[in-house]
Parts: sequence; structure tokens; C-alpha cells
Amino acid sequence: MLDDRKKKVLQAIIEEYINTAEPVSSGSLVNNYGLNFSSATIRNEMADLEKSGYLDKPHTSAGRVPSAKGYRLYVDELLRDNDISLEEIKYISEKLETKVNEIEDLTKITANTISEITHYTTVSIGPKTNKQLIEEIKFILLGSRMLMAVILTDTGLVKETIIKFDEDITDRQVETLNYMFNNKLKGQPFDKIDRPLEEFLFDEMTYSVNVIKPIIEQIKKVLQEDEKIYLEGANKAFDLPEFNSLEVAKNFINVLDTKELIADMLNSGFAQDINVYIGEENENDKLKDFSIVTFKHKIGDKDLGTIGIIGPKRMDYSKVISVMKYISKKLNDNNQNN
Amino acid sequence: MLDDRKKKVLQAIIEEYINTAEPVSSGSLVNNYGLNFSSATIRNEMADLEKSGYLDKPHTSAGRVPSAKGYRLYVDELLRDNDISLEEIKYISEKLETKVNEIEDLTKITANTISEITHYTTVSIGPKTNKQLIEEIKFILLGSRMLMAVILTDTGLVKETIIKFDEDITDRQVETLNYMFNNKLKGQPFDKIDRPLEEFLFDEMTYSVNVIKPIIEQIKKVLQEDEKIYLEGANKAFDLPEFNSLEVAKNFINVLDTKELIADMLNSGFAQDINVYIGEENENDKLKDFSIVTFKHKIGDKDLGTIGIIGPKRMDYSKVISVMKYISKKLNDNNQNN
DNA sequence: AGTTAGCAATCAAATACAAAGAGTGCTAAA
DNA sequence: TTTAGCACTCTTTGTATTTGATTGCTAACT
Repeated sequence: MLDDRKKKVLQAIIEEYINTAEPVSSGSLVNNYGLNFSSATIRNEMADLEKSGYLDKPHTSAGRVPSAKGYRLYVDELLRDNDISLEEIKYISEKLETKVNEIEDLTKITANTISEITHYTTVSIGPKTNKQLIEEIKFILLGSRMLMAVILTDTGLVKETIIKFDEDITDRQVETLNYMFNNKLKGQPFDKIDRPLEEFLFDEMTYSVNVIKPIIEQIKKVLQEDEKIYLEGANKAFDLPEFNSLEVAKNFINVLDTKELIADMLNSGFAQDINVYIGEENENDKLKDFSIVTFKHKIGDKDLGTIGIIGPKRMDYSKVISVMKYISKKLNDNNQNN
Repeated sequence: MLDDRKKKVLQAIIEEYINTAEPVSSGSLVNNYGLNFSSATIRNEMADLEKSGYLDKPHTSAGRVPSAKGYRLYVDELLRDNDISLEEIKYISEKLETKVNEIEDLTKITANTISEITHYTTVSIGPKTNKQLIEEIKFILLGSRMLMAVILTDTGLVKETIIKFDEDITDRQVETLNYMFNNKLKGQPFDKIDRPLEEFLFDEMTYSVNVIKPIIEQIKKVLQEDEKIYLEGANKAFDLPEFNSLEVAKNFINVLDTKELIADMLNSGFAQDINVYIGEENENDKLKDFSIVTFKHKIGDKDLGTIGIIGPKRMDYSKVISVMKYISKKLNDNNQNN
């Protein structure tokens, strides 16, 4: 366990490093952080902190840099609270009042807001569909050979898809489709849809296979479709000094380009609504130079999607987490009447 | 006008430079390009080509590098034809046979194919909507307070949007909406939709404003919405040696992040279906280090969207253009019965 | 007149070396 | 327990030197 002064020193080092991106020296701490000890004393503390693994040293004659363990302690115990200005609060409030008709849009707006305020890159993904139940399926005829299927879930999410045919479809057929599909699929969860659809195809062979088959294929496809991932402020990262290393910059682009990796990252284990993964704590090795804060975005119990912030290990965790907490609160206040 | 040998030399220099990304020396041309002259002769030709502006010299003791003017001549007159292997043809054919239900998907697949084969980054945008005519609008009630509007154009493009209400909507109302909107808007072009909608709002004030107004707003919004831009293979660029310059890499990310710039670029003047912009030829200064090839992607007269390839000035124009031409041909062959 | 061998001149890139400067770790004293 | 003092370490910066590739020019050759 660290004593109080050690924690203070660690906190000062981390905050200084977050600000400057330069290894922090004992001298600069004495000058700028009101620690009423000589640099030699601080040096002793720093040596201890390094021995316990909270700090790293790039080389003998440089200052200290926080290790992942150091950041972890900082995030868990030392965060400044509510690190967010009045202007920022105003900006957030305005953005969140934008009227939206689709859940994805709200997630996008929130991700954009976070990116604007924190100056980090965000990635976001819509609400997970696979646990939701199908409330209703509607088929609509567009022209004579094009059908749109609209699928509505119990939480109000809407998915739609278009199916084209080589033969004309009649209004009568559409009616039948509506009736039959709702019969089979209503109340089914998205991720277990395969079975009912197969049974269905088998049962209804009397119905023209040319019509039924493409419909089923397309619906399966849409429901299993990878969630779309949205990116905000990818170029912001390049203003940070750590991205002057080509190695790091390349890695970053690579990560952002690997959709599966991001999806994994956003969907991985959620103990809390806000989760912090620091550098090597990330499971994927490509992420070792970055920190990620994920934010499960919801109103009450209703899942609105997940937003991830990806930045350097030297991320301003305090700001990021404050913003997320504020948004979460605001969103629930705004909608408590829903 | 350049004589035949000068053209041969220029072509050899450009192709060598495209391959190696290193300034090309007189000696290497003699060794690798079967030019039956001594390096001194080639040197004289190179000096002439430089004087006429087709070549640049990084410094006195380096080889030569093509200038924008040099690339331009190459693209206009010296391209190798049909620079595309059998395997590549096979790969393209397979990819293009993927069945799609929406035009945007086809554009995405094509963009992806081009990116895979050329190893360059592609950006793409769906077909332009503003010239299209509204064929039909359908309203569908989802639940009791959510309406979906589906808009169908004369060329078969579909746009849909969701509108939420604070009050219940009845089936009867939906019927009326369908009738009224189709009456007013059928046959109208997308980009001139404002006027009819305003008249409409004015005419039908008897109808509940709470219902009509949000619908009109949302429809206007969707129709004027910026086209979505899709990106393929952004990280591929970082394997190219020119992206070892942080300056260039940053610029590249910046360009890709500026949606308006890309939209401009994809929509700008089309003399031909395939257009090449080399380095400084691009209007926007940010693009001065890159070349862009745009490809208006269509079947017959039907616009399918536009695809842009963005790469270094040292792009393999021959390959890129061959691939585009082949895809264009293939697409029209596949669908000549449509 | 066109071509080429030969060679000095040029310049970036690599290598080597020498300070300079920032910061630490340790010792001994307060 | 704290701290002043100082030697030690290691990066950074600057400067000079060498190396090597390539050109441009001249004079000879076809």
C-alpha cells in the first residue's frame, strides 16, 4: 500500500506527464506542484515508486514516466472529479438536445460530442441486436419486383432491407407474407432466428420458392450483419506528440481499419458502464500503445450502443471519464419522462 | 513535341520510379530497360526532358523523378494497356457476381475490389440523388407512434427514414398521408423538393400540424442529407514509402477525415467516366502530394455512384485504369439483359 | 551530327566524435 | 527523516569527415 505522500507524488507525475508528454523530473514537481520537499526527497520517493512498478524510466538520466500499473492506480483511486468546465457543460447540453429519430443517430451525436470535447478519437457501435426480440415484421411492395422488409424490435430498434425479384409480386402475396412471417418470428430473439427460418422454409414449400428463399436469405443476412462502426475525429490523434512516431501512427490507423478488432473491443466484458483499458491491459497486442475507455450508453435499461475513446496511454482519463459521466446523467435526466 | 526516343526514356523513368520510389539514374535505365545506348546518351536525353519540364531533379547528384507534367504525358499517351493479370481478372469476376439488393452495396463491393487489387485506398459515394425523380412515397406505421417513410426514385434508388410522434397515429391517417404526399410529390426532382413541401404545409393546415410538420422536416432532411462516403483500405497507404514522411501521412489522414473535401473531389467535373488528377493538378492544396483517379460507375445510363482512388503521385496509373476499365466493361456485360 | 568514354564536380547520407545539458543516485551532513 | 552536493549516466545537439552515387561536360570516336 502506498502512503499518502507517495500517492501525491504519483498523481503529480501522472498529471504532469498527461500535460507535457515529457518524462517528469524531480525538480519540476517541486516547482510546479507545491510539494514542500526538496527534489532529493522526491527523488527518493520516485525511486521507491519505480521499484514498486508504478513508474518507468526511459533511461538513467531522464525523468520518470507512469507505467500501466501507475495509470491503473490513478484511474482507480486518484482521479480528479468532475473535471469539466461550464462552457463544456453548455456545449454538451446543446448537442444532446438535437432531436433524433433513430437510436444510432443519438449514439453518433454522443460520440461526436465526446470527441469534440476531449479531442480524442471515438469509435461507436449501435445497440446490440442479438438479444432483442422481434416485435413485428412488415413487408412493403416497392414497384412490382422489389420488396422492403422492415423489422421492429421490442426495444424500438428498426432494421430494414430490400429484396429484389425476377418475377412480379402481387399485393395478395405480400399480405400472405406479412401474416406468415409474423406468425413464425414474432417474439423470437435475433440471434436464434436461424431455426424458425429453416422450419419455415421447410413448412411452406408450397409457396413459391423463388419468392420465399431470397427473402429468408436476405433477412438472415441483415439480422446477422456486423454492426456498423462509426469513427469520429481520427485525425485529432495526429496532433498528439506520441503520433510523431511512425510506428505508433501506423499502428493506430491499422487498429481503426480493423473493424473486427474495434467491435471486439466495444463488446468485451462489461463490469461497469464505463471501463478503462490501459496500454498492455488490452487483450490485443496491437493496442498496447493505446488506452481505451468504453462507455455503455443507455437510458434507464435501454441499450443505446457503445462508445469507445481511443487515445494514447497518456490520455486525460479524468476529463474523459467526467465527460462520460456527465453525458450519462444528462441523458437520463432529459429522458426520465420516457 | 517529344521524339520517340525521349518518350521511351520518359516512360522507362516513370515506370521504374513507380516500381522503386527512388530517383532513377541513367545507368539503371540502360541496364534494365533495353535502351541500346550508353548512359551518357540517356543522360543527355534526361537533361533535355528536364529542361522541357517532364522531369525533376531532387539534387545534382541524384537521379531524376517524374514531374506532374511528366506523369500527365504518361497518362495521356504512354499507358501500358490492359495491365491486369489472369488471376486478377478471375478475382474481379467473382467479386462482381456477389448478389446485391441495393445500389450502394454494389458501389461498395466495387470499391473494395479495386482497393484489393491495386493496394490503394478508395473512397466511394452512392449515386447522386438530386437529379432523380420521386417515383413514390410510402408511409408505414411501426407501432403506434412511429412512422417510416420510404421514398422510391425513378432509377430504383430507395431512401427511408423514421419519424416519431408524441401522439398516436391511426391507420386512417396513414392512408391519407400516402394519398396526399404522392399527389404532391410524385414526379418531383429531389433537389427541388422544398417548394412543393412548403405549399403542401400551407394547403393542408387543416390536417394536424403536429403530424405533418415533423414528417415534412424529416423528409426534407433525408433528401438533402449528405451522401455517405465509404472508405476502403486506408491502412494500405501506410505501406508505401512516401508515407514514411509524417508530413505526408498526416496530410493523408486529414484528407480522408474531411468528408466535404472527398465529396467535392468525387463530384467534380466529369469530362470522362475516368478522370485522373495528378498532384498539384488537384484544386485543393491538401491534395498536392497525392494523385486521384475518379471513376464514374454506371450500367448503361444508370448512375451507380462514384469511386475514387487516392494514392501517391507515383501511383500505378496503368494498373488502376486498366482495372477500372475492366470492371466497367464487365459490369455492363453482366447486366446487358437488364 | 550523333554517340560515348572518361573524369571532375556535386551533394545527400552515413559515420564519427565531442560537447552540452538534464536528471539521477548516492553519500554524508543537518 | 530530510537535504545539499556532486559524480555519473545517457540523450541530444552540433560539427567535421568520409563515402558513394550520379551527374554534366569535354574530347574523342563512328
